Amino acid sequence: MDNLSAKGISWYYDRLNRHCCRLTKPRRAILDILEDTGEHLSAEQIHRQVSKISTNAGLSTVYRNLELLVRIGLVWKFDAGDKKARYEIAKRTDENHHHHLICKKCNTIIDYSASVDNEKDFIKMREKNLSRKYNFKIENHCIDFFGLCYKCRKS
Amino acid sequence: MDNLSAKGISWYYDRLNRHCCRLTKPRRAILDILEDTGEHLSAEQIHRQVSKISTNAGLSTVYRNLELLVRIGLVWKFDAGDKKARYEIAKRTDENHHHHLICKKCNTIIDYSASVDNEKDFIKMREKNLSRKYNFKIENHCIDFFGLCYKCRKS
DNA sequence: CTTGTTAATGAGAATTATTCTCATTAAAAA
DNA sequence: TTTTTAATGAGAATAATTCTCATTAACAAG
Ligand SMILES: [Mn+2]
Ligand SMILES: [Mn+2]
Ligand SMILES: [Zn+2]
Ligand SMILES: [Zn+2]
Repeated sequence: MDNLSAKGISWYYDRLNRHCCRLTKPRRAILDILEDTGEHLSAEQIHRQVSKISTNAGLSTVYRNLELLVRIGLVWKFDAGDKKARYEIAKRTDENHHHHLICKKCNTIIDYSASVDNEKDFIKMREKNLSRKYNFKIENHCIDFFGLCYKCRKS
Repeated sequence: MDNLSAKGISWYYDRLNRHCCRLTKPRRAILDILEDTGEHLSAEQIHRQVSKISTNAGLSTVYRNLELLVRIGLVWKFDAGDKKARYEIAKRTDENHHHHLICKKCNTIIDYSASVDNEKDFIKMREKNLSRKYNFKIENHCIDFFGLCYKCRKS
């Protein structure tokens, strides 16, 4: 098993390659971390993790790469209400496409699948209609529900 | 026409009062500005405007009040991708409830009504189901579509 | 209308997430 | 292996937001 076939790295590699970007050590570390954890990490959390598995990468490098990875579609960036950006791996298929329930109190983020209740279909239809009505090219969307998770409801 | 009945100030006043907050000059100026403009303003834009109509209010006061007004539900805060928060007036009725199309290039924000395509009903149903499934108390949501406005599609 | 209480203000310092700079390093094409 | 140049990392710079604290003004009570 060569280096590149592990962990779907070749997939990353192809995508990076297509954008004329090199598969560098910190870049790969970031992708590995986001792939492994299912979490929604901040840049700083990612930086801390990277420093463990790779020789220490600069925080600026982490930011620079996250920006790149978001741009080429390997990573998804979003905002959970507190003021630091969160990042999570973007999966190949849109099987994994999902939205979020975000607890205002403890900042827990729950992924929920958009395949239930025909949410996916509804959104697609909505995008088509909005697109036409406003002559607006929709590229992606952000659907979050804010409130209190079950733990925080009590306290 | 007394001072308080103008511009629905009494509505603000009641809400503030219920939360034991005073209707101060800068507080009122912020509400007036957000009411008048239909726009989605940043704290700094609001601060600039306030300084025109009221005697100059401190930027910190603007931030402090925006936070309060969001908390008690008179103002709606959201994030348009660039990294400064945007604020808009929250209307009484949920007639005015709406979502956004946000241009990634020029940051134009288009309000669209959620009453078309039964979006409102769909969301309500979705909230109910998610709420039950995850034992999560949903308080509000944020639905944004990102892409390119018609002006930016060309260039 | 005064007065007293205390929430609110405003100037600026402090904090914090993110971006920028630039000399150095290392992917990967040749 | 050599060469080219994208990428790195340390730290400085920036920018949005929050904090501090002495001063002011909203408004309830008299
Ligand atoms: Mn997620
Ligand atoms: Mn709006
Ligand atoms: Zn919670
Ligand atoms: Zn645009």
